[in-house]
Amino acid sequence: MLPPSLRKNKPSKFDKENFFERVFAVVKKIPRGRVTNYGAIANYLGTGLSARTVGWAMNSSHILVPPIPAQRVVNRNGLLTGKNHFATPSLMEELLQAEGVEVVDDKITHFKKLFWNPADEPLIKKKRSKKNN
DNA sequence: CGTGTGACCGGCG
DNA sequence: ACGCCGGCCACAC
Repeated sequence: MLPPSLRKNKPSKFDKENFFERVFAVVKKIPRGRVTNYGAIANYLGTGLSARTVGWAMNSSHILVPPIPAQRVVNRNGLLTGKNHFATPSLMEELLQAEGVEVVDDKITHFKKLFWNPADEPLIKKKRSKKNN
């Protein structure tokens, strides 16, 4: 649940669909050891080019309990652009390394191979939940 | 209500 | 490959 400070979003095409929660939901679905980028999430949510808004949503994700795997969301170059928003600048990289994601110079190696597109995931059918992931 | 800013992206020189 | 610019959406002044 979002704290009151984040629920006061003004009416918009995002608010009515709970854009924040949708972003968080997608991030939560990113498999361990895989990564995606802001644009892919934005596109998946149908917001097109509003990747920046996804990043803005992530900026508020640190208050969530339990926290979402925000370390698996990087920019289009596989660069850990959000590292400075974690508790410590090195935390994001450490979390990724712990998942087996190699990070060199704030950049994910083999980014293309590890890239996970939410659109690849078959839309939630609820029936096949047993086999998910 | 105009402006500036941002964990962005794509195109172009 | 690098850097600049415009566009996108939401928020804070």
